[in-house]
Formats: sequence, structure tokens, C-alpha cells
Amino acid sequence: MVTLKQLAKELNVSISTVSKALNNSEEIGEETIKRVKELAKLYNYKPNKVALSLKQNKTKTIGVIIPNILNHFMAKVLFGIEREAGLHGYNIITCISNESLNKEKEGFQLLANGSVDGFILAVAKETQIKNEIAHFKKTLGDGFPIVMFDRVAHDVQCDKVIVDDFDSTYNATKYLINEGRKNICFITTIDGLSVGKLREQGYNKAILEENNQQLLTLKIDKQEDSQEKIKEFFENNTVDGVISADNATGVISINTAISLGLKVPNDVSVIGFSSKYISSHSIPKLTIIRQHAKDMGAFAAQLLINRLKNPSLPANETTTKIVKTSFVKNGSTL
Amino acid sequence: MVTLKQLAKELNVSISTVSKALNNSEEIGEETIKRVKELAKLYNYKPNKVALSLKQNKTKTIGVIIPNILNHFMAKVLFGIEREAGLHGYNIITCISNESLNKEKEGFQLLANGSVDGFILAVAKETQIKNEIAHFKKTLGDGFPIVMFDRVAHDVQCDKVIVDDFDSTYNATKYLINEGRKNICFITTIDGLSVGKLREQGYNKAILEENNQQLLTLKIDKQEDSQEKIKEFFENNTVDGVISADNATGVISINTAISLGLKVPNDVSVIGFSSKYISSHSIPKLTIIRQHAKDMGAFAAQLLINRLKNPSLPANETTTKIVKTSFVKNGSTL
DNA sequence: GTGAAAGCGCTAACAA
DNA sequence: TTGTTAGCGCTTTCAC
Repeated sequence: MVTLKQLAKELNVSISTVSKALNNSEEIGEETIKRVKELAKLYNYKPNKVALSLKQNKTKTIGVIIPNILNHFMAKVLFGIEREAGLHGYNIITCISNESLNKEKEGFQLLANGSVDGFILAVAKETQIKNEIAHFKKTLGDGFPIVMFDRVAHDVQCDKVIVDDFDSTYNATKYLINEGRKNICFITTIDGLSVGKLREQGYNKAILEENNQQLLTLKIDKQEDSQEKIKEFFENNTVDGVISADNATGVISINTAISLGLKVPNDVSVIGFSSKYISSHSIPKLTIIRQHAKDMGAFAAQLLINRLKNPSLPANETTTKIVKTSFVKNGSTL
Repeated sequence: MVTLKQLAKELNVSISTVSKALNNSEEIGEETIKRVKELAKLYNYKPNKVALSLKQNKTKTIGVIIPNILNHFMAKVLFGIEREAGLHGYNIITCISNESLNKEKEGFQLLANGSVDGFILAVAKETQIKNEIAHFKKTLGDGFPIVMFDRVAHDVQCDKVIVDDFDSTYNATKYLINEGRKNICFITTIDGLSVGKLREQGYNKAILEENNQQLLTLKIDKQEDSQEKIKEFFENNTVDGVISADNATGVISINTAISLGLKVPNDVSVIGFSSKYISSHSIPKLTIIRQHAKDMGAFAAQLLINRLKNPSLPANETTTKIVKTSFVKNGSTL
């Protein structure tokens, strides 16, 4: 990597002249600017990012702490963050918390040392269960803005990007009720998460509003085999409608129903929080509640960058952006 | 963020004393070390990463250029890279090339300015199709080590981590032949990729070795609807065996076969390059060729870090690690 | 119009 | 045992 020093030497001018020339300073003569720029291009000079960061006390880098990158939703949000960040000249450093509180804390430790200007994250499962928020507050106190998406800690004052989990599940359940379904069950593998709870509450509300409906819930642990649990559940319960809270049990429900000789959507109707990609892993395709993950990522990045660009924004004046889901009707509902 | 300067002032010692004390230098008195460390802990002092990077001319950061993070395989490799890098004290900056040559080049531009010490990447589709390698050579020439995984540019001399695509597809095809299948087709959505070609060749070899077999290939474009294409294909061809080159068409083939009234695996046997996660999106579950994506990521990180730690390693002495796949028999084969 | 010098936070050779 | 100084690459104020 060429440095200003080397260019200066070769051109027989001072370092500051080169620096100013490259930054189109008014102070420098046109002729000099031209000479400098030519040599810089020849040597493919690029200002050293690290030196710039040190000097300007900002890194133009965002720390992203993702609970689980193998989750398609999370990966999509990350994609959205990366793209939006790039548009604004920001890089992203990714840490994967693996749903662990400790790794989440480590992520902050690792990056809140000048590596990044701020953080975007979805709260790890363990953190949500233990309801720990001290590390968030500390990081905020240290002057690092934080944006939370999807799974947020409500007691932390920071910008947030969330989904209307409650409403969309409520509406989806209503949809099945209006189809005339009498035995609508709720299947979840994300019981421990804030979003999982909200979705369950949305389902509960819709069901409990009806006289002739009752709650029917299947909670599956991550370690368990979803296929088996669902099969067992279908065999032991009459089910004609399914609301799936996560991105996999929707298609698995469809496949299970079919393998049990049921017709989808005639005998069983299924709706799930999933993606287009996964929705095609069943025939008929899963009717989904789309969460616009990429948009969520983009919004999160915008909120953070906005705060970084306006350090005067009061820390207690935070924005919560609610990204409305879309109901995408595919073949698994009437 | 507290700096050495501030600690020094408060302790009435010099900056270098503080620095040495924190680094357990022999030069400094025990008592002083203790005082310094206590205050440092009190203030939660962390050495400024940027200053360190500038001073030591290395960032302990790896640039990862991923073609598509929504691909489950790629996400898993990224996961493996992140974990291994973390174990060695490295962070990762992620760029997503989106399969575009230009974005891949941009990734290098963006990061080869002191932001990272080296690169790990899978070559973008467009890059493979156009067979461009100049940017790789330039980056290597600039002194940044590169490790390629999965999709590699064979004409670039650098460390590589690849899968035994040819052999494992050959063996999988053989497996179906030994099951007595007579009409084995090869389905791919990754025709343009080096790995896609190798897999096709493995299939071709196995088929052409037999007298009573013939090639039957379905190539699907990313834009097209895999479900429709496969359905159409099954309706127009007699098929009793499927080798899927990508991670989705395997389960889709099973679901399609079932929806057409065929029995899996009795009437049709299916094997795919996929993951455990996706393999459960069909009933029976897909028999898969596992690629050990996490291990691949870990190996890639190891190779890169090893090179960073031993700058004397000759650039023309490169390692190609072949990660053998595992055949995981599930319900979609006999 | 150009250059010298300071300083971002840190380490390390050298001086005391 | 502790402190002074230089320097990593850059920007920017202030002199010339």
C-alpha cells in the first residue's frame, strides 16, 4: 500500500501538500493537484482506513450481532443491513451470538474498543429469557448507539425495528376462522423469544374472541424433531388449521398433513411466518406472513447511520419503526 | 473510552509506564503494575483497536466476500469462519457480492486499504462465467493473502478449500444405479458454477459407464419456478431417481413426486446436496450429501490465519484442502 | 501556493 | 524502575 509519504517524496513536495491536493483543497495549485492525482492513480493510492479512523475518531463500521445466521430471516436482515450500510459508505463487522448471552456480551467487548461506531442486533434467546439488559445500557452509556431489530429489549431506550407480530398473527388466525376452521392450532419453535410470545398472544386473542374455538398449542424445542412432534400432534388431535410461528414448521405441517392422507388446504389450512424461499418447500406452497426482512435490515442501518451522523440527537429520543408484514396467499389456504 | 493518557495523568506516571504495566512488562515495578491495573479495570480500559492496528500494521480482521448469504450453505460456511476466526482473535468484515463481478471487485477495493489483513471468499457466479481473475491476482500482489472456498478460480495460486464434488456425485449416482434405478436424472439450479459443473460431470461419468443408462438433465434458472419446472419434467419423462446439485431441488423433487402420486423412495429415489435443516422439509426426509460447511469455513479461516502468522510462507506454496462429503441416508432412498 | 508541526492512541527503542 | 521520544498514516492549523 502506497502512503502519502511515498507520493510526497517522489513528487518532491510535502506530505500535507499531497493530502490537500487529493482532497481538492483550494489552497493547492491546479498544476500540483494534477500531478499529485496522476501519480496517486498510477500507484492506485487509497487512503489508509485505519489511519483515517484514528484521526477522525470514527470507523465508518457497524457492529452487527446476530443470534443465528443460519436462520433465513436473520440472514436476510443481515443482507439488508449490509446493502444499506454499503450505500452510506459503512462496512459491517459481524459477530454471531449463537443465542448465548455471554457471546453477545463478548461481541460488545470485542467491538466497543474503537472497532465500530455503533451496533445493530437482535437480542439473543438466552438474553431474553434471563432478561438481562445491563450490557446494553453500558454500551449505550459508553456512547455507542444501538439499534435492535425483531427481538428487542423493551426496557432499553434505543432505536428499534420490529414487526407487528401480534396483529399479523391475530389477523392470520382470523383468516382461518373466517375459512370456517374449527380446530386451529398454533405451532412454535420459538417459545422463548419476545416475538414468539407476541405471536402466540395474537393467536390467543383471535381464538378466545370466538365462542366455539379453543386454544391448541404445540411448542417444540429446538433439539426435538419437528417432523415427529407434528406428526404425533396431528395424530392425537383434530386439526384443520395451523398457524406456524417460525419459518420451518409451516412447510413441515403441510408435508405431514399430506403424508397422513389429508388434503391441503381442503382438510387443513396452513399459514406460517416464513419466506418465499422456504414456502416453496411444500406442495401446495405455504401461505406466508412475510416480514420484509431486507427492509428491516435497511431501516435498522438507516436509523443507526442517522444517529451516527447526528451525534446531537438526544439519547432519550428514540424511534421505533414498525415494519408491517404482508400476507402472501399461496396454496395452503383457501 | 478511556485512553492510556488519561490513566497516566490520573496516576501521575507516564503513558509508556501505563502501557508497559498493562502489558506485564518486566521493566515495571510490581506495585506500579498493580496500581495501574486496578485503575484500568475500574475504568474498564480497553486498548484502542484502531491505534493498535495502525501501530502494528495489522488489523486482526478478515474480509469475507460471500456471493449470497441467503444460501444456506454459504451462511453455514460464514458461521464456521466467524467461529474459527474468533478463536484466534480475529474479527470478520463481510461483503456480499450478490454473485456480481463488480461487487466482488468493490469488496476488494473497499477492504484492501488497511481494513483487513486478508480475504476469504467464494467466487461470484458472474466472475466464474466471465472467468475474470485479474482482481484476485492484483490483491494477492498487493500482499493480501486470499483463501477461496467452494467455488474457486483454478488459475489463481492461493489456498483453497473445496469439496469432492465430482466423486461424491459420482458415488451418489452409483448408489441409485445399484438400487436398480433405470431413469436417473440430474437436476441443477447452479449450472453456471464450477461446483455445478463438477457435480454434473460426476453424474455423467457414472451414467455413461453403464450400458443401459442415459443422461437426463434438468437445468433450472434462478428466476424460474423450480416447482413448476420439476413437475413438468416429471410429467414428460419417466424418472425413478434424482440427483439434485443444489440445496433446494432435492426436497422439491420429493414433494413433487408425492403430489403426482408417486411413492418415495419406492417409485422415485432422491439424493441432494443439501443440509440437515432443509432435508426435513419433505416426508420422507431427503437423503443428502453433506458438505460440512462449518468445517470448510473453519479450514478456510485456519489457512488464512496461518498465512498471516507466517508471512514468510512462499506465495507459490499453496494448500488445497479437500473436504470430503458425507453421505447421510434418510428416507428418500432405499 | 506550499510546508512544518501537532495530534489521534498506542508501542518500543533508548535515555535517565 | 520510570520517562522521553519517535513513529504508524492521516488531516488540519498555522507559518511562511
